[in-house]
Amino acid sequence: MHSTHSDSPAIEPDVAVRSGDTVERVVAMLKELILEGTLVPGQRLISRDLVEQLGISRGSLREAFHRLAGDRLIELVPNRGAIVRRLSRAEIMHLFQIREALEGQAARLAASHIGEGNHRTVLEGLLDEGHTLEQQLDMQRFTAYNRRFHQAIVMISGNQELAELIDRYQLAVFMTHLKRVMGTDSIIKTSIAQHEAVARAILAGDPDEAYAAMSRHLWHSATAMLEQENPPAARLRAL
Amino acid sequence: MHSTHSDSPAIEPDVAVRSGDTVERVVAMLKELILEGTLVPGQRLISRDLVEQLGISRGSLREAFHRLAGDRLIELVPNRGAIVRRLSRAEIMHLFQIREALEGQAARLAASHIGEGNHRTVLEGLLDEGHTLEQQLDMQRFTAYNRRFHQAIVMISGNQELAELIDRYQLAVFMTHLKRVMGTDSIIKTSIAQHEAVARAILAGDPDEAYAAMSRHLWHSATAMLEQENPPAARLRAL
DNA sequence: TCGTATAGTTTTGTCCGACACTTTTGTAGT
DNA sequence: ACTACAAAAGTGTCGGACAAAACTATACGA
Repeated sequence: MHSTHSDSPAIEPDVAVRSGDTVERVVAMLKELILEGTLVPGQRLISRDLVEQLGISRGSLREAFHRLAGDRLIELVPNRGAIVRRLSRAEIMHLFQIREALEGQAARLAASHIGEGNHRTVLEGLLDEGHTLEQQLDMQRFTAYNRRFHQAIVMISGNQELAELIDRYQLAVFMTHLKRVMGTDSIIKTSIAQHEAVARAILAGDPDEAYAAMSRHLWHSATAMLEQENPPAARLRAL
Repeated sequence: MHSTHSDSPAIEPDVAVRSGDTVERVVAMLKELILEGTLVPGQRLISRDLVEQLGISRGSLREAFHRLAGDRLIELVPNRGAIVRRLSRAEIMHLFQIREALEGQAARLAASHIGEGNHRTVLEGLLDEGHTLEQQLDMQRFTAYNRRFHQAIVMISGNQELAELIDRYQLAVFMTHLKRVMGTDSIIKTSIAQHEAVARAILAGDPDEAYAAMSRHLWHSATAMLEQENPPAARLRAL
């Protein structure tokens, strides 16, 4: 979007030094650039360039770097600056195991809290919506729905911190795989069926089954994602 | 406390501006001050003072702040700077639910990997050590052993990222409760018995039981910690 | 020809000072 | 007491300055 390459002074000329959200804006911008793929894994982030392109001071940029490093989107290597994190196959598996634990817990907790507020209604609404989408097979819509489904479960779990954590740790995965994720319609059908299983268990107030169903679902999409990766390939002695 | 206004240059006069680990050192120092209780939850961190006492520049301090904010040890409030995070009772429960999910997953994975390397030997060694400590009832030793036990399990799980994450999220809890944790000897006995249950399940290669045992263990210590908190008390309309 | 020592150029890590703008504190006036 | 206003404190950002580390390119010796 706002990508831009060079020339003009900055993306945000505006008046100057306004209020106090510079660093936050920079963090958001860099996050987007990374998730978008403009900044690729392994790439070095040269402060002089970024300072120029984003129209901010070096200090603010460095602060943003530390925040991103906390989210594990970049690595801060002493005397070599910031590098967009590169994930090995093993690390991606590890992140999925973490996601399994966290979202599984969310599902488990959701099953215990399904009786509160309008939770039941919300979840049932999503179930219906899923059925509708099953007919359409529209990848665009499905992706949006998928996100909402997972968010709803964490919300129902009532654990705000858990929600935050899941968000932060999913980022790193999206980073390397937002590209050519899944393709076929069968994926959509399978996912929706699995969502249904998760939702049913939660609605039935069965924590263990909710966890198990969520676990199966995540495991399925994880393997689907990793399968269509480029083969073993190079990097034999890359330490 | 740490006042010491004016006079001497700083805690770390040293030569000057050496290599590139200033921020990291500051992060470590602040972490310790917070965990130690020198900096208490809710306290505002005035940059001028810290800069003076730690003998660093404001820029470095701000970078450290962002790192600590990422670990959720402090909060960065716009135009009001950094504040040591204060945890509500509910938030502590949430953090324990997260810990349950993460360490439970670690136990589960450990059960699957117990056959590799010298894992079996390591875990059996810790079991024996536990039996020995059961006789002594030395809180000091127990605490150290407890830490090692939990670390061993995460290590055996083979998931490095998980280990890191558990570490980061335990901090916030220790922060508010390193103080007057548990007291009686019975706690030690109970804990060691529960450790044994976890270890047995892992050694038997039973993931589900390993998770369950770990979950019971964490839940037990969580309630033990929260019980001896000050009663309901004030803060009626504190939003 | 190729590996390597050498000098030069980039880039990072830190510090310092400046200034606008917000929040906090303190002082009066009613 | 309660509010209004002015002074003080503290944060957010910027820009410049430098030493040290890392990277590049060039020249030398086997």
